[in-house]
Amino acid sequence: MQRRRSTVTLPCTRVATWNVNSIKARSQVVARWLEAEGAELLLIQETKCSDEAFPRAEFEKLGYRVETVGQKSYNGVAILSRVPLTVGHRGLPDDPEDKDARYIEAVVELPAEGKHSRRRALRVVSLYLPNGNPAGSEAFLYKINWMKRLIGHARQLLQDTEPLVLGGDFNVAPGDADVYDPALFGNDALCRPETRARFRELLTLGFTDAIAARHPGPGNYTFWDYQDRAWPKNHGWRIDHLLLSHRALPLLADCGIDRKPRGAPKPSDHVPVWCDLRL
DNA sequence: ATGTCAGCCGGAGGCTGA
Repeated sequence: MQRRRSTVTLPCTRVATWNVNSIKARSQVVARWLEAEGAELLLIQETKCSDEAFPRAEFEKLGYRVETVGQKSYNGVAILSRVPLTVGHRGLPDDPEDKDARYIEAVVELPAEGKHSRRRALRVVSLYLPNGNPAGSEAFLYKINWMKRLIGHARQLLQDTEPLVLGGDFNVAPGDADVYDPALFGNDALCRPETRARFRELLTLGFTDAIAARHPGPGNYTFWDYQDRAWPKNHGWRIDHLLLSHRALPLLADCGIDRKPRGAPKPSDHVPVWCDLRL
């Protein structure tokens, strides 16, 4: 569906990102959310299943194309799209030895509107950045190295002419306002200075954190642990992000975080983050 | 830290990752 703002004639395309914590356990929840909200593009993380096992038919019958980079049990990313898409890299391109399913990118081509319409292409990335806990471990080194690799590849992608959206579970709380108790989690891999410095380095290449730019302030959480009654206590984290390239930022009409699914039956521990692009 | 959840193997429930 194409949305039109009441005061502007340009149509909007909705792009959302959601860590679903197992697509097999969550397919009904995700399908109902798509029916209700009608995003053109959904960037999914933690599918936790192989490509063969992805419940693609449930989404194809809603009109979505389904592209996946999966593995058994862990990780796994996907892109659902109501418009045709061409998949680019599956996995960050610099290290074929890295078997973690954490990265997929694609270019979508929206149908032209009217005979003089400009080309309406958009590049999107669905990424699941390593958690990296505990700080100082091998897992933490892997996380920091993965961020360096992402920065290197993002620099290349910015050479292209298409507007670009990097979406996903970054496992990065960019600032103290993005954690319910920053003092308690100062040494957490999601908050460590090395982690935040790499995230800022990524932004410095030419990206804008959509939620931070449009809705600044504390409490814009996207994740609440299943444990310790985190949701009713609002003990949340803002770690799921939509980063807009300098060519995508001027297209931004609005963005937000949909907390409703966290309070609904069979929730993921993360909620969708969305943006509307005038595209 | 933990009032949890999901996948694994294997055929219950303990282990892992988050």
